[in-house]
Amino acid sequence: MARPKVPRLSADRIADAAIELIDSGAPFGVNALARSLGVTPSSLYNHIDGRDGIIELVRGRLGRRYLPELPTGTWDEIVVETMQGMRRLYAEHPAIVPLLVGKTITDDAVIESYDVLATALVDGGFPDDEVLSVVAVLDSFALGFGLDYASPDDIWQPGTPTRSLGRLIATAERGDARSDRVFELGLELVLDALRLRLARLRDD
Amino acid sequence: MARPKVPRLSADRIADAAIELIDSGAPFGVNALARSLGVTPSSLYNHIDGRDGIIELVRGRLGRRYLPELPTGTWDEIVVETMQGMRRLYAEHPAIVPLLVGKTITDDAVIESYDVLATALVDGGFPDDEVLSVVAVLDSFALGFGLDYASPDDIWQPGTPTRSLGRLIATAERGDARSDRVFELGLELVLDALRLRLARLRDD
DNA sequence: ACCTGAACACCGTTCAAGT
DNA sequence: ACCTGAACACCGTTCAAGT
Repeated sequence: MARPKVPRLSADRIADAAIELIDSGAPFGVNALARSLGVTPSSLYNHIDGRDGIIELVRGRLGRRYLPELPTGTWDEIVVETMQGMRRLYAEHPAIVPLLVGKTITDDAVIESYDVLATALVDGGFPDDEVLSVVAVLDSFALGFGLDYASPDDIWQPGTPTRSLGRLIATAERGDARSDRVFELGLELVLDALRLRLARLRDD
Repeated sequence: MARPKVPRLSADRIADAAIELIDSGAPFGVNALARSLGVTPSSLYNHIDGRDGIIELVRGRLGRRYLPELPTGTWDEIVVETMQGMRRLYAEHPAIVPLLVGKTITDDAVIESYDVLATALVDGGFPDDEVLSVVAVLDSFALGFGLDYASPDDIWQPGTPTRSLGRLIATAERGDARSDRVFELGLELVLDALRLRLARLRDD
Protein backbone atom coordinates (compact mmCIF):
# COMPACT_ATOMS: atom_id res chain seq x y z
CA MET A 1 0.00 0.00 0.00
CA ALA A 2 1.21 3.45 0.98
CA ARG A 3 2.32 5.23 -2.17
CA PRO A 4 1.49 3.31 -5.35
CA LYS A 5 3.71 3.63 -8.46
CA VAL A 6 0.85 5.02 -10.47
CA PRO A 7 -1.41 7.39 -8.49
CA ARG A 8 -4.89 6.04 -7.84
CA LEU A 9 -6.41 9.49 -7.59
CA SER A 10 -6.50 12.76 -9.49
CA ALA A 11 -8.64 15.89 -9.30
CA ASP A 12 -10.62 14.79 -12.36
CA ARG A 13 -11.15 11.28 -11.06
CA ILE A 14 -12.35 12.66 -7.75
CA ALA A 15 -14.70 15.10 -9.49
CA ASP A 16 -16.20 12.32 -11.62
CA ALA A 17 -16.73 10.09 -8.61
CA ALA A 18 -18.30 13.02 -6.78
CA ILE A 19 -20.74 13.60 -9.64
CA GLU A 20 -21.64 9.92 -9.65
CA LEU A 21 -22.14 9.94 -5.89
CA ILE A 22 -24.31 13.05 -5.95
CA ASP A 23 -26.39 11.74 -8.86
CA SER A 24 -26.98 8.48 -7.01
CA GLY A 25 -29.04 10.40 -4.51
CA ALA A 26 -26.82 9.54 -1.57
CA PRO A 27 -25.92 12.48 0.67
CA PHE A 28 -22.66 14.02 -0.48
CA GLY A 29 -19.74 13.75 1.91
CA VAL A 30 -16.00 13.37 1.92
CA ASN A 31 -16.16 10.02 3.65
CA ALA A 32 -18.74 8.53 1.31
CA LEU A 33 -16.77 9.84 -1.66
CA ALA A 34 -13.56 8.22 -0.43
CA ARG A 35 -15.40 4.95 0.09
CA SER A 36 -16.75 5.04 -3.47
CA LEU A 37 -13.18 5.51 -4.69
CA GLY A 38 -11.89 2.64 -2.57
CA VAL A 39 -9.62 4.95 -0.69
CA THR A 40 -9.15 6.54 2.72
CA PRO A 41 -10.72 10.01 3.30
CA SER A 42 -7.35 11.53 4.11
CA SER A 43 -5.99 10.44 0.73
CA LEU A 44 -8.25 12.92 -1.00
CA TYR A 45 -6.49 15.83 0.67
CA ASN A 46 -3.42 15.23 -1.49
CA HIS A 47 -5.46 16.32 -4.51
CA ILE A 48 -8.23 18.63 -3.46
CA ASP A 49 -8.85 21.61 -1.23
CA GLY A 50 -11.40 20.25 1.19
CA ARG A 51 -15.08 19.59 0.71
CA ASP A 52 -15.75 22.98 -0.91
CA GLY A 53 -12.88 22.41 -3.30
CA ILE A 54 -14.48 19.21 -4.50
CA ILE A 55 -17.75 21.00 -5.16
CA GLU A 56 -15.99 23.70 -7.18
CA LEU A 57 -14.27 20.96 -9.21
CA VAL A 58 -17.67 19.45 -9.89
CA ARG A 59 -19.03 22.81 -11.03
CA GLY A 60 -16.14 23.23 -13.44
CA ARG A 61 -16.34 19.74 -14.85
CA LEU A 62 -20.07 19.95 -15.48
CA GLY A 63 -19.80 23.50 -16.77
CA ARG A 64 -17.31 22.39 -19.38
CA ARG A 65 -19.67 19.63 -20.39
CA TYR A 66 -22.88 21.63 -20.69
CA LEU A 67 -22.13 25.29 -21.29
CA PRO A 68 -21.53 26.48 -24.86
CA GLU A 69 -17.91 27.49 -25.35
CA LEU A 70 -18.05 30.17 -27.97
CA PRO A 71 -21.63 30.53 -29.09
CA THR A 72 -22.37 32.83 -32.00
CA GLY A 73 -25.44 34.70 -33.06
CA THR A 74 -27.57 37.53 -31.77
CA TRP A 75 -27.61 38.35 -28.08
CA ASP A 76 -30.91 36.59 -27.53
CA GLU A 77 -29.72 33.44 -29.28
CA ILE A 78 -26.71 33.39 -26.98
CA VAL A 79 -28.93 33.89 -23.95
CA VAL A 80 -31.12 30.99 -25.04
CA GLU A 81 -28.16 28.74 -25.74
CA THR A 82 -26.55 29.46 -22.38
CA MET A 83 -29.78 29.10 -20.46
CA GLN A 84 -30.58 25.83 -22.20
CA GLY A 85 -27.13 24.57 -21.26
CA MET A 86 -27.80 25.40 -17.64
CA ARG A 87 -31.22 23.84 -17.85
CA ARG A 88 -29.81 20.57 -19.16
CA LEU A 89 -27.06 20.60 -16.55
CA TYR A 90 -29.51 21.10 -13.70
CA ALA A 91 -32.10 18.72 -15.14
CA GLU A 92 -29.58 15.90 -15.53
CA HIS A 93 -27.79 16.57 -12.24
CA PRO A 94 -30.42 18.09 -9.98
CA ALA A 95 -28.87 17.04 -6.71
CA ILE A 96 -25.79 19.17 -7.25
CA VAL A 97 -27.79 22.40 -7.35
CA PRO A 98 -28.24 22.82 -3.60
CA LEU A 99 -24.52 22.18 -3.17
CA LEU A 100 -23.55 24.99 -5.56
CA VAL A 101 -25.72 27.55 -3.84
CA GLY A 102 -23.97 30.55 -2.36
CA LYS A 103 -20.44 29.51 -3.20
CA THR A 104 -18.12 31.85 -5.11
CA ILE A 105 -17.46 30.77 -8.69
CA THR A 106 -13.78 30.50 -9.57
CA ASP A 107 -13.70 27.91 -12.35
CA ASP A 108 -12.39 29.40 -15.60
CA ALA A 109 -14.79 27.67 -17.96
CA VAL A 110 -17.80 28.74 -15.94
CA ILE A 111 -16.53 32.31 -15.62
CA GLU A 112 -15.96 32.29 -19.38
CA SER A 113 -19.55 31.33 -19.93
CA TYR A 114 -20.80 34.29 -17.90
CA ASP A 115 -18.36 36.49 -19.79
CA VAL A 116 -19.83 35.34 -23.09
CA LEU A 117 -23.25 36.26 -21.80
CA ALA A 118 -22.12 39.67 -20.59
CA THR A 119 -20.35 40.44 -23.86
CA ALA A 120 -23.39 39.41 -25.87
CA LEU A 121 -25.58 41.77 -23.87
CA VAL A 122 -23.12 44.64 -24.24
CA ASP A 123 -22.95 44.04 -27.99
CA GLY A 124 -26.71 43.71 -28.10
CA GLY A 125 -27.08 47.26 -26.88
CA PHE A 126 -27.78 46.97 -23.17
CA PRO A 127 -26.17 49.81 -21.21
CA ASP A 128 -23.00 49.01 -19.29
CA ASP A 129 -24.48 49.72 -15.89
CA GLU A 130 -27.30 47.28 -16.50
CA VAL A 131 -25.56 44.29 -18.03
CA LEU A 132 -24.31 42.77 -14.81
CA SER A 133 -27.78 43.04 -13.31
CA VAL A 134 -29.26 41.29 -16.31
CA VAL A 135 -26.65 38.55 -16.02
CA ALA A 136 -27.45 38.23 -12.33
CA VAL A 137 -31.16 38.03 -13.11
CA LEU A 138 -30.53 35.28 -15.64
CA ASP A 139 -28.31 33.48 -13.16
CA SER A 140 -30.96 33.79 -10.44
CA PHE A 141 -33.51 32.40 -12.88
CA ALA A 142 -31.38 29.47 -13.81
CA LEU A 143 -30.52 28.60 -10.25
CA GLY A 144 -34.11 28.98 -9.14
CA PHE A 145 -35.24 26.66 -11.91
CA GLY A 146 -32.43 24.29 -11.07
CA LEU A 147 -33.76 24.10 -7.56
CA ASP A 148 -37.13 23.23 -9.03
CA TYR A 149 -35.59 20.16 -10.64
CA ALA A 150 -34.01 19.30 -7.32
CA SER A 151 -37.21 19.79 -5.36
CA PRO A 152 -39.45 17.01 -4.16
CA ASP A 153 -42.54 16.55 -6.30
CA ASP A 154 -44.62 18.21 -3.66
CA ILE A 155 -42.98 21.55 -3.04
CA TRP A 156 -46.15 22.62 -1.32
CA GLN A 157 -47.99 20.42 1.13
CA PRO A 158 -51.13 22.28 2.19
CA GLY A 159 -52.32 21.19 5.62
CA THR A 160 -55.50 23.24 5.47
CA PRO A 161 -57.97 23.79 2.61
CA THR A 162 -56.88 26.30 -0.01
CA ARG A 163 -58.80 28.42 -2.48
CA SER A 164 -56.80 27.50 -5.59
CA LEU A 165 -53.51 25.85 -4.73
CA GLY A 166 -54.81 22.41 -3.78
CA ARG A 167 -56.96 22.10 -6.90
CA LEU A 168 -54.16 23.27 -9.18
CA ILE A 169 -51.63 20.92 -7.59
CA ALA A 170 -53.99 17.97 -8.05
CA THR A 171 -54.26 18.52 -11.80
CA ALA A 172 -50.69 19.68 -12.41
CA GLU A 173 -47.93 17.87 -14.17
CA ARG A 174 -45.20 16.38 -12.01
CA GLY A 175 -41.49 15.72 -12.03
CA ASP A 176 -39.33 16.72 -14.95
CA ALA A 177 -42.29 17.46 -17.21
CA ARG A 178 -43.40 20.16 -14.80
CA SER A 179 -39.91 21.52 -14.32
CA ASP A 180 -39.34 21.65 -18.10
CA ARG A 181 -42.57 23.55 -18.54
CA VAL A 182 -41.68 26.00 -15.79
CA PHE A 183 -38.29 26.59 -17.33
CA GLU A 184 -39.69 27.11 -20.82
CA LEU A 185 -42.25 29.54 -19.53
CA GLY A 186 -39.70 31.42 -17.47
CA LEU A 187 -37.21 31.69 -20.31
CA GLU A 188 -39.94 32.86 -22.67
CA LEU A 189 -41.07 35.47 -20.16
CA VAL A 190 -37.63 36.83 -19.48
CA LEU A 191 -36.70 36.99 -23.17
CA ASP A 192 -39.90 38.82 -24.06
CA ALA A 193 -39.22 41.25 -21.28
CA LEU A 194 -35.59 41.82 -22.28
CA ARG A 195 -36.54 42.46 -25.91
CA LEU A 196 -39.22 44.86 -24.78
CA ARG A 197 -36.72 46.66 -22.57
CA LEU A 198 -34.17 46.96 -25.35
CA ALA A 199 -36.80 48.34 -27.73
CA ARG A 200 -37.76 50.96 -25.15
CA LEU A 201 -34.14 51.89 -24.59
CA ARG A 202 -33.75 52.43 -28.34
CA ASP A 203 -36.82 54.65 -28.48
CA ASP A 204 -35.41 57.10 -25.94
CA MET B 1 -32.44 21.62 37.46
CA ALA B 2 -34.13 18.82 35.55
CA ARG B 3 -37.71 19.88 34.93
CA PRO B 4 -38.36 23.52 35.83
CA LYS B 5 -41.82 24.64 37.00
CA VAL B 6 -42.14 26.99 34.09
CA PRO B 7 -40.71 25.62 30.81
CA ARG B 8 -37.61 27.41 29.59
CA LEU B 9 -38.26 26.51 25.97
CA SER B 10 -41.05 26.61 23.43
CA ALA B 11 -41.22 26.19 19.66
CA ASP B 12 -41.52 29.96 19.21
CA ARG B 13 -38.64 30.72 21.52
CA ILE B 14 -36.48 28.20 19.70
CA ALA B 15 -37.44 29.67 16.33
CA ASP B 16 -36.60 33.20 17.46
CA ALA B 17 -33.23 32.12 18.82
CA ALA B 18 -32.57 30.26 15.57
CA ILE B 19 -33.30 33.40 13.53
CA GLU B 20 -30.97 35.38 15.75
CA LEU B 21 -28.25 32.77 15.44
CA ILE B 22 -28.56 32.57 11.65
CA ASP B 23 -28.59 36.37 11.30
CA SER B 24 -25.44 36.62 13.41
CA GLY B 25 -23.55 34.92 10.61
CA ALA B 26 -22.53 31.93 12.70
CA PRO B 27 -23.05 28.57 11.04
CA PHE B 28 -26.44 27.19 12.00
CA GLY B 29 -26.48 24.05 14.10
CA VAL B 30 -28.46 22.37 16.81
CA ASN B 31 -25.57 22.54 19.27
CA ALA B 32 -24.87 26.23 18.72
CA LEU B 33 -28.59 26.95 18.99
CA ALA B 34 -28.85 25.12 22.31
CA ARG B 35 -25.84 27.01 23.61
CA SER B 36 -27.39 30.35 22.65
CA LEU B 37 -30.50 29.32 24.61
CA GLY B 38 -28.46 28.30 27.63
CA VAL B 39 -29.69 24.77 27.35
CA THR B 40 -28.53 21.27 26.46
CA PRO B 41 -28.96 20.15 22.82
CA SER B 42 -31.11 17.22 23.84
CA SER B 43 -33.58 19.58 25.55
CA LEU B 44 -34.62 20.96 22.18
CA TYR B 45 -35.98 17.60 21.12
CA ASN B 46 -38.85 17.98 23.55
CA HIS B 47 -40.18 20.82 21.40
CA ILE B 48 -39.03 20.42 17.84
CA ASP B 49 -38.69 17.76 15.17
CA GLY B 50 -34.97 17.74 14.56
CA ARG B 51 -32.83 20.20 12.66
CA ASP B 52 -35.15 20.35 9.65
CA GLY B 53 -38.09 20.97 11.94
CA ILE B 54 -36.37 24.03 13.34
CA ILE B 55 -35.78 25.40 9.85
CA GLU B 56 -39.43 24.92 8.93
CA LEU B 57 -40.40 26.77 12.13
CA VAL B 58 -38.13 29.61 11.07
CA ARG B 59 -39.71 29.73 7.63
CA GLY B 60 -43.15 29.96 9.18
CA ARG B 61 -42.25 32.59 11.72
CA LEU B 62 -40.59 34.84 9.14
CA GLY B 63 -43.33 34.18 6.59
CA ARG B 64 -45.94 35.40 9.04
CA ARG B 65 -43.85 38.50 9.63
CA TYR B 66 -43.16 39.49 6.01
CA LEU B 67 -45.77 38.02 3.70
CA PRO B 68 -49.02 39.94 3.18
CA GLU B 69 -51.94 38.13 4.76
CA LEU B 70 -54.88 39.06 2.62
CA PRO B 71 -53.71 41.54 0.02
CA THR B 72 -56.30 43.16 -2.20
CA GLY B 73 -56.12 44.70 -5.63
CA THR B 74 -55.44 43.56 -9.15
CA TRP B 75 -53.42 40.42 -9.82
CA ASP B 76 -50.28 42.37 -10.60
CA GLU B 77 -50.57 44.45 -7.44
CA ILE B 78 -50.80 41.23 -5.44
CA VAL B 79 -47.79 39.81 -7.27
CA VAL B 80 -45.79 42.94 -6.46
CA GLU B 81 -46.85 42.95 -2.84
CA THR B 82 -45.96 39.31 -2.34
CA MET B 83 -42.65 39.59 -4.15
CA GLN B 84 -41.71 42.67 -2.17
CA GLY B 85 -42.50 40.78 1.01
CA MET B 86 -40.18 37.99 -0.05
CA ARG B 87 -37.55 40.52 -1.06
CA ARG B 88 -37.62 42.17 2.35
CA LEU B 89 -37.53 38.82 4.09
CA TYR B 90 -34.51 37.65 2.12
CA ALA B 91 -32.77 41.01 2.27
CA GLU B 92 -33.08 41.26 6.04
CA HIS B 93 -32.33 37.60 6.70
CA PRO B 94 -30.09 36.53 3.84
CA ALA B 95 -28.35 33.72 5.66
CA ILE B 96 -31.54 31.71 6.02
CA VAL B 97 -32.04 31.42 2.27
CA PRO B 98 -29.57 28.60 1.67
CA LEU B 99 -31.13 26.71 4.58
CA LEU B 100 -34.63 26.86 3.06
CA VAL B 101 -33.52 25.56 -0.31
CA GLY B 102 -35.03 22.30 -1.45
CA LYS B 103 -37.14 21.64 1.61
CA THR B 104 -40.86 20.97 1.32
CA ILE B 105 -43.03 23.82 2.57
CA THR B 106 -45.61 22.80 5.14
CA ASP B 107 -46.18 25.94 7.17
CA ASP B 108 -49.78 27.15 6.89
CA ALA B 109 -49.06 30.87 6.66
CA VAL B 110 -46.51 30.37 3.88
CA ILE B 111 -48.81 28.01 1.97
CA GLU B 112 -51.57 30.58 2.38
CA SER B 113 -49.37 33.18 0.76
CA TYR B 114 -48.79 31.01 -2.31
CA ASP B 115 -52.50 30.33 -2.39
CA VAL B 116 -53.22 34.06 -2.46
CA LEU B 117 -50.84 34.37 -5.38
CA ALA B 118 -52.40 31.48 -7.26
CA THR B 119 -55.91 32.76 -6.69
CA ALA B 120 -54.94 36.22 -7.89
CA LEU B 121 -53.55 34.78 -11.11
CA VAL B 122 -56.64 32.65 -11.69
CA ASP B 123 -58.88 35.68 -11.13
CA GLY B 124 -56.59 37.75 -13.33
CA GLY B 125 -57.33 35.50 -16.27
CA PHE B 126 -54.39 33.14 -16.49
CA PRO B 127 -55.46 29.67 -17.62
CA ASP B 128 -55.65 26.98 -14.94
CA ASP B 129 -52.93 24.82 -16.43
CA GLU B 130 -50.49 27.72 -16.39
CA VAL B 131 -51.03 29.29 -12.99
CA LEU B 132 -48.93 26.85 -11.02
CA SER B 133 -46.07 27.32 -13.47
CA VAL B 134 -46.28 31.07 -13.10
CA VAL B 135 -46.26 30.71 -9.32
CA ALA B 136 -43.25 28.42 -9.60
CA VAL B 137 -41.52 30.94 -11.85
CA LEU B 138 -42.16 33.70 -9.34
CA ASP B 139 -40.95 31.47 -6.55
CA SER B 140 -37.81 30.60 -8.50
CA PHE B 141 -37.22 34.29 -9.09
CA ALA B 142 -37.61 35.18 -5.46
CA LEU B 143 -35.38 32.40 -4.26
CA GLY B 144 -32.75 33.16 -6.87
CA PHE B 145 -32.76 36.79 -5.81
CA GLY B 146 -32.69 35.77 -2.20
CA LEU B 147 -29.55 33.82 -2.90
CA ASP B 148 -28.10 36.96 -4.42
CA TYR B 149 -28.53 38.71 -1.08
CA ALA B 150 -26.88 35.74 0.62
CA SER B 151 -24.00 35.64 -1.84
CA PRO B 152 -20.54 36.96 -1.15
CA ASP B 153 -19.88 40.32 -2.79
CA ASP B 154 -17.78 38.63 -5.42
CA ILE B 155 -20.00 35.96 -6.90
CA TRP B 156 -17.57 35.76 -9.79
CA GLN B 157 -13.83 35.73 -9.31
CA PRO B 158 -12.22 35.69 -12.77
CA GLY B 159 -8.77 34.09 -12.70
CA THR B 160 -8.04 34.92 -16.33
CA PRO B 161 -8.73 38.09 -18.33
CA THR B 162 -12.29 38.49 -19.54
CA ARG B 163 -13.82 40.44 -22.39
CA SER B 164 -16.51 42.21 -20.41
CA LEU B 165 -17.08 40.64 -17.02
CA GLY B 166 -14.00 42.00 -15.26
CA ARG B 167 -14.62 45.56 -16.40
CA LEU B 168 -18.31 45.42 -15.48
CA ILE B 169 -17.60 43.95 -12.07
CA ALA B 170 -15.07 46.69 -11.34
CA THR B 171 -17.60 49.46 -11.93
CA ALA B 172 -20.63 47.69 -10.51
CA GLU B 173 -22.47 48.42 -7.30
CA ARG B 174 -21.94 46.05 -4.42
CA GLY B 175 -23.77 44.53 -1.53
CA ASP B 176 -27.41 45.27 -0.87
CA ALA B 177 -27.51 48.15 -3.37
CA ARG B 178 -26.64 45.73 -6.14
CA SER B 179 -29.05 43.08 -4.92
CA ASP B 180 -31.87 45.62 -4.65
CA ARG B 181 -31.21 46.76 -8.18
CA VAL B 182 -31.17 43.20 -9.48
CA PHE B 183 -34.43 42.48 -7.75
CA GLU B 184 -36.13 45.61 -9.04
CA LEU B 185 -35.02 44.86 -12.57
CA GLY B 186 -36.09 41.24 -12.33
CA LEU B 187 -39.51 42.06 -10.93
CA GLU B 188 -40.04 44.72 -13.58
CA LEU B 189 -39.04 42.27 -16.29
CA VAL B 190 -41.27 39.48 -15.11
CA LEU B 191 -44.29 41.77 -14.64
CA ASP B 192 -43.89 43.24 -18.12
CA ALA B 193 -43.70 39.76 -19.52
CA LEU B 194 -46.72 38.50 -17.61
CA ARG B 195 -48.83 41.47 -18.71
CA LEU B 196 -47.74 40.90 -22.29
CA ARG B 197 -48.65 37.24 -22.02
CA LEU B 198 -52.06 37.98 -20.60
CA ALA B 199 -52.75 40.48 -23.37
CA ARG B 200 -51.83 37.89 -26.00
CA LEU B 201 -54.02 35.29 -24.33
CA ARG B 202 -56.93 37.72 -24.51
CA ASP B 203 -56.36 38.38 -28.21
CA ASP B 204 -56.72 34.72 -29.15
C1' DA C 1 -43.88 17.32 30.97
C1' DC C 2 -39.35 19.01 30.49
C1' DC C 3 -34.52 19.16 31.37
C1' DT C 4 -29.70 16.84 32.00
C1' DG C 5 -25.79 13.97 30.93
C1' DA C 6 -23.96 10.06 28.85
C1' DA C 7 -23.61 7.63 24.74
C1' DC C 8 -23.78 6.80 19.65
C1' DA C 9 -22.62 6.96 14.92
C1' DC C 10 -20.88 10.13 11.85
C1' DC C 11 -18.65 14.33 9.99
C1' DG C 12 -14.47 17.00 7.83
C1' DT C 13 -9.61 17.69 8.56
C1' DT C 14 -4.68 17.19 10.22
C1' DC C 15 -0.59 14.85 10.57
C1' DA C 16 3.09 11.50 11.48
C1' DA C 17 4.59 7.30 9.40
C1' DG C 18 5.48 4.38 5.42
C1' DT C 19 7.06 3.63 0.58
C1' DA D 1 4.63 12.38 -4.27
C1' DC D 2 0.88 9.76 -2.60
C1' DC D 3 -1.43 6.67 0.44
C1' DT D 4 -2.66 4.79 5.33
C1' DG D 5 -4.20 4.89 10.08
C1' DA D 6 -4.71 7.22 14.22
C1' DA D 7 -6.39 11.22 16.28
C1' DC D 8 -9.19 15.50 16.79
C1' DA D 9 -13.01 18.47 17.42
C1' DC D 10 -17.58 18.59 16.11
C1' DC D 11 -22.18 17.13 14.40
C1' DG D 12 -27.29 15.57 15.06
C1' DT D 13 -29.96 12.32 17.69
C1' DT D 14 -31.48 8.87 21.30
C1' DC D 15 -32.48 7.59 25.75
C1' DA D 16 -32.34 6.51 30.65
C1' DA D 17 -32.51 9.12 34.85
C1' DG D 18 -34.18 12.95 37.66
C1' DT D 19 -37.83 16.14 39.23
